[in-house]
Amino acid sequence: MRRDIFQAVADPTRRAIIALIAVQAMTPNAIADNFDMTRQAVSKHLRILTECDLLKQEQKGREIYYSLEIDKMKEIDHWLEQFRKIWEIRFNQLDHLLSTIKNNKNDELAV
Amino acid sequence: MRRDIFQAVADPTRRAIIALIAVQAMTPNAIADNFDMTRQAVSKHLRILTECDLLKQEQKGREIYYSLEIDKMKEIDHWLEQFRKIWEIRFNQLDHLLSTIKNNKNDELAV
DNA sequence: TTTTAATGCAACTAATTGGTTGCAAATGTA
DNA sequence: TACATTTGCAACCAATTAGTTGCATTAAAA
Repeated sequence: MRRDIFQAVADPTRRAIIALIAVQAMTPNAIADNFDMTRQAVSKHLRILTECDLLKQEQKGREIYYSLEIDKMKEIDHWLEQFRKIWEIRFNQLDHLLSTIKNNKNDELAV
Repeated sequence: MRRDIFQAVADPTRRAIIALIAVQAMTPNAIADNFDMTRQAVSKHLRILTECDLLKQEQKGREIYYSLEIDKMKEIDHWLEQFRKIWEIRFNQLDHLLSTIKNNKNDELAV
């Protein structure tokens, strides 16, 4: 089964879980309280997130606290890096275009 | 059917298409040449990417050029923003911890 | 010790996904 | 006009996904 961070983050419930956990570690029951589905369904999402190292577990008696492995999120950020470069190039091109228009307002725009 | 940018980006073939298109606009046939699957399968991916506004089309005779809507990629970047704040907090905490250790090397660490 | 609570795991199911083949439409070319 | 090329769309299919119910295990509490 495919199990990478992009597939993990594709599901809206899992994104909500990530956002929830980011604030503080929580138990499966506490997490499930926030969703309109069974505890087992939420637990499956937790398993998927754990399997791709986005979540880590900490056993406390019979409770398990799940918390976010924030560093793993940086993988998405890293993937975006290549596009960030393109943003900048396009922005600079636009910037250059705008200043060209400004500097030549009297002749170029009059054409 | 669910069709958001996260689901679009979850598929590795679609991520490859995005990276390919980011450099220059291409036709479906040219894109399909880069993959070990039928043209129609690639076209389906193009449709999904187009439906969530990641790609735009430009008809040139009987050819269609697909190019990347780079701005749409910023939606992922925007979602990451909330976690970037957490990175910084954690980094600053670590930074503070390290300087505490450094400044109190002689007493605190001796305990 | 018995009972209750928290959790994970397995089996099942309906919907979705990602691929296929086949075909029709539209444009360019001989 | 006749033919080849580029493309999109529909029907089909196998695998995966996201949910369900039921049950076993373990730890805390009565």
